[in-house]
Amino acid sequence: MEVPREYDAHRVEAKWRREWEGSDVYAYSGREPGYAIDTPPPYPTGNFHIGNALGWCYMDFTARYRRMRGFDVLFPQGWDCHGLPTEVKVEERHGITKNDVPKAEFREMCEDLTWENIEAMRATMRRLGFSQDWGHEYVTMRPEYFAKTQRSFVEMVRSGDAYRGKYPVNWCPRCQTAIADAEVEHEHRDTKLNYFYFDTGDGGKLRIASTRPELLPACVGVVVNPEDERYAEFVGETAKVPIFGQEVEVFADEDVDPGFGTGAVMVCTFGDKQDVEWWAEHDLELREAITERGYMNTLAGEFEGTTIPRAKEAVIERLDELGYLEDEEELEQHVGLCWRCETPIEILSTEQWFVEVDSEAVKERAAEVDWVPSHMRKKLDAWADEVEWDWCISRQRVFATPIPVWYCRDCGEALIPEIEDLPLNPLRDDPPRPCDGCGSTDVEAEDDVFDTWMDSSLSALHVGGWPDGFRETQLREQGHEIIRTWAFYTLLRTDALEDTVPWDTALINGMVLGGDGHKMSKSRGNYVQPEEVVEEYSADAFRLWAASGGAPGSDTPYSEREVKAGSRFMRKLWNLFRFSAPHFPDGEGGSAPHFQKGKGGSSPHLQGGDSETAGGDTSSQHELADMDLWVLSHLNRTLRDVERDMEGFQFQDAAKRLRDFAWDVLADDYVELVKGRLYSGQDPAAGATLRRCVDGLVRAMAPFTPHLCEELYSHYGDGSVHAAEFPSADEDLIDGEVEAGYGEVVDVVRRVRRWKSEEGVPLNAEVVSLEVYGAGGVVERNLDDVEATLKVREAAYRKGRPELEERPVDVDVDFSVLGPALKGEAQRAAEALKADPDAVAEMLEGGEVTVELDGESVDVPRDAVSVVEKPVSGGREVEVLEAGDATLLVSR
RNA sequence: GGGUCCGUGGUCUAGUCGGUCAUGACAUCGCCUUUACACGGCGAGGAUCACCGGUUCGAAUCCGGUCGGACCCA
Repeated sequence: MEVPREYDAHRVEAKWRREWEGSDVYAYSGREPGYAIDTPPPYPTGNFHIGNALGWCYMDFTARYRRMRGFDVLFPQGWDCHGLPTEVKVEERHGITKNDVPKAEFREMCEDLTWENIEAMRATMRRLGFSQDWGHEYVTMRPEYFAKTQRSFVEMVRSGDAYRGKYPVNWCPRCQTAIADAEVEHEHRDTKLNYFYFDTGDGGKLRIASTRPELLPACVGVVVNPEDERYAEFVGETAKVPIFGQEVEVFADEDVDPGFGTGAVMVCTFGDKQDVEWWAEHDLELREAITERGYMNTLAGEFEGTTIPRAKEAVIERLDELGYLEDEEELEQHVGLCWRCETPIEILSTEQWFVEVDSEAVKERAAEVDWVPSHMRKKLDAWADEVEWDWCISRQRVFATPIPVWYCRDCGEALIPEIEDLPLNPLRDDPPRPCDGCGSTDVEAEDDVFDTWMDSSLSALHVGGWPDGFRETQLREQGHEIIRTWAFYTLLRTDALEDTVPWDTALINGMVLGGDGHKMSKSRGNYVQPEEVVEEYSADAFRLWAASGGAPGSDTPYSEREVKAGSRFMRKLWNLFRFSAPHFPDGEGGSAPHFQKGKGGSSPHLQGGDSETAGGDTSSQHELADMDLWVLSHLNRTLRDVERDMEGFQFQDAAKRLRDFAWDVLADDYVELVKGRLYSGQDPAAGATLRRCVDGLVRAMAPFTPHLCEELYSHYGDGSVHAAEFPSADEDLIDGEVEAGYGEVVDVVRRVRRWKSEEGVPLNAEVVSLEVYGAGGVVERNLDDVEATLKVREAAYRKGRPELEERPVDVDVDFSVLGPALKGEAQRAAEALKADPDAVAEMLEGGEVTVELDGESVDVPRDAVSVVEKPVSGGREVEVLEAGDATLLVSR
C-alpha cells in the first residue's frame, strides 16, 4: 500500500465528494430494519449557518453509524419554502410590493428565489459531507408536497380539529396578516403610563391609568378589583369616555391589580390579551378602532386615518387641552412584536381558520418520545401549559399553500373539496361542485393562505409515508429554540391525523456560541460561516468540532482551537495508518483479521484472511503475544463503550474514547512496543493485531470523519467504508486481568522512557542493565519487549524487593474503609497515622493497628491503612525508579 | 417577572445517585531529531471546583440561599 506522506484534506475531500455524488451509498431502498430521520426542512435563506451545521452533523453521525450497523437509513432533505421573508426579499429585489403584480406572477418570483437559495444551501451541505439521500428530497412549495398540507387540513376540518370563526387574533399591521401566538416575540419598550379620568354620572371622577390612550375610542368598559374600596361605589355605574363620549359600565374583576396605576383599568377591544379575557367573560361590546393596516378608523372621529403612534400623541394632547390628563409617568412595558418585522402587534377580531390546540394531548404524546437530553421535554410541556389560544392557521399573504376552500355567497357555507381534488388553488381553479348547503354555484374563493407551520409540521408524516400509511420515524433533530413551534406543532398534527407520535427520539441541539459567549448571529457580528472553516481546515475537522464540542443539548462555543485539534488528530490517524499499512498481513481484502479466544484451554489465536472462509485453516493462525491481547482488550473495550455512546447520541464521549485509544494506547504505547516484533519480520501476529486495531479505528471514526476514513479504507480495495460494518466489540477479548498484567510492562517502559528523557538521554540510547523487582509474571515473560523497546542490553526479572533499604515514608489511608469505621474520629485518626509511618509499619507487621486519640487507644481496621515505602539506594551506581508496584534498578 | 440549563487551572472542558491526592485539550515553560508523525514525543508549572450556609466521619458532587451567565417565555 502506497500511502502519501501528507494528508491533503482538500484534495481528498473533493475527491470523495465527487465519488459519493455519483454513487448510491446513501440511497434508501426500503429494506428492513429501517431508520428514518425527520430531517428539518430549513427555510431557504440561502445561508446554511453554523447552528444548522451542528444539528446536521448530529444527524449525519447517526445516519452513517446506523448504515454501518446494517440499517437502511432514510436521511432525506426537505425545504420549508413558504413564508414572508422570501416575499420581502422578492419585493426588495424587484423594487415592487406584492400587490403590484398578479399573485401568480409574484409567487413565481418567490419560487425562483427559493430555488436559488436551495441550491446554495445544498452546496454547503455537500461540502460538509452530509449523507442525505437526495433522491428523497422534498420541497414544500411543490404541489406534490402542498397537496399533503391541503389534505391534512381537509381531514382536520372533517374531524373537527380545524374550524373557522371570528375571534381576536394577533395581527401584524405591517405584514397585514394574522399570526399565531408562537410567532409573537416580546420586548421591553419604554413608554408612558398616562393618568386621566372618566366622568361619572353624578359629577364624580373615575381615575384610570393607561399606556394606550389612543384606544379610548375602543373602550368598552372599566374594571376594578372587587376588594378595592376606593371604587366600590362605582361598580355597576357607568362612566363617560373622554373625547369620544361613549358610556361604559364599571365592573369588578379579581384579575385587576389594585396596586398598578390607579387600580382602575379601561377595557378596550383590544389592547392586550387581558382585554380579550374581560371582553369575553363580561360579554362586552366589540368596538374596534384600528384598521388592519394599523390606522385609526371612523370610530376615532377626528383622529381617523392617523397612525397608532400619532394618534397616541394627539389623544394625549387633546386630553390635556380638555383638562382630563392628570399625570404621566415613565414605564417599561412588555410589547408583543411580529417575529418577522418587529412591528408591535395589535389584537383584532377577524374571520380566520383555526386548529384546535389540545395541550394535554400534545404533552401526552411528548411523554412517549425519548428526549435527548431528557430535560428538553420540560420546555415543550412549559410551552403547552402556556398556550392560550387555538392555533390561527390563516395568513393574509401570497407565497404559501392556498387554503382550499370556497364560500357560498348565498348561504355562507364553506365548500371543502374532496381529497382527490387536491392540490388546488381556489383563486385559480373552479370549485369542484356546487354549495353543499343550498346548491348554489355562486361561490367565492378563499384568498387567505396557510401558516407555513402547516407545511412543516407535516415533515414527520411525509417522511413516514403519509398519507399512504404512516410509520413513525426514528429520529427528529432540532434546536431547542423551536421546540415550542416545530416540535409542538408536529406532535399536535401527528396526534390529530394519525393518532400516534411522529418520532421515537427527539434529539435537541444547543446553540452555537460566538467568542462573546452569545448565540452566533449576523446581527451580533460574532459570526463564522461554515464554508470559511472548511476552506481553512477541512469538513472533517469541522465535524470533529461538532462531535466533541459538547454533549447534545448543551450550548457549544465555536472554537477554532478545537477545529485545529481535530485536524491534528486526523493527521495522527493518517500517520498511524501510514506506519501500520506496510506491516499488515499480505493477501487480505477488506476484512480485518479475526481473533479467537482459544477454545479448550489453548491460547488465543488470530486467523489471517477472510474469517468466513478461513475458519478451519489453522495454518494461518498465529499465536498472540501478551501485548497483542493487551491492546486488543483496550480496543474492544473502547468499541463496546463507543457503541453505547453512539446509541445514546453521546458523540463527544465516543469521539474522545476513540481519540484516547488511538493516540494514548495504540500510537504512544503499542506501536512503540511492537516495533521490535514488526522489524524482525518473524511475527505475523504483530502486523495482524495492528491491522485489527487500525481497521477498527478507521471504521469507528467513519461517521465523524467520513472523507479521511474513506481515503484510508480505500487502500484495502474493499469498497466504501460507509458500506462496511461498524466494528462491534468482541466481548471475549475484553479482559481486565490482561490489561492490568501487561499494563505493568507498559508502566515499566513508560517509566524508563521518562527517566531517559529526564536525564537528557536520547530515547534510543542504550541502557546497560535493568532489573525489575516486584512485578507480576506477565512482566517476567515479556522482558524481551522491554529490552527491545528501551534498547536495554540486558533486562532481568527479580522476585521480591531489591536489597535496598526501604523506609516507610507515608501512610495511605482508605477513607472508604476508615470513614464508616471511625465516623467522626476518622479525620483525626488519619492524621495521627500519617504522622508516624514507622509505627504503622510495625503495627501492620505485628497484627493490631491502633491509634491514640485523646489518650485512648482506638482500633483501626487493617485494610484501612497501607504503608508507602521508598527504597533508598545504598550508595550504588544505580537509579531506583518506581513503576506502579514494581521497583526498577537501571544503569547506563 | 417565570421556566430550563450552566458557573471546574489563562481559555474550553471531563467528572456530579459523596470517599483522601480533580480529567483532558489548547496555551505556557523545559528536555529529546528515536527509520509514522517535531503539525511529533517525554515531562513541568498552573484550579480556595462562583460565593455563603446546611447535611455528613467525609461535598466539585446532595440540600437551601446569594451572585453571575446563556437560551426560551411573559
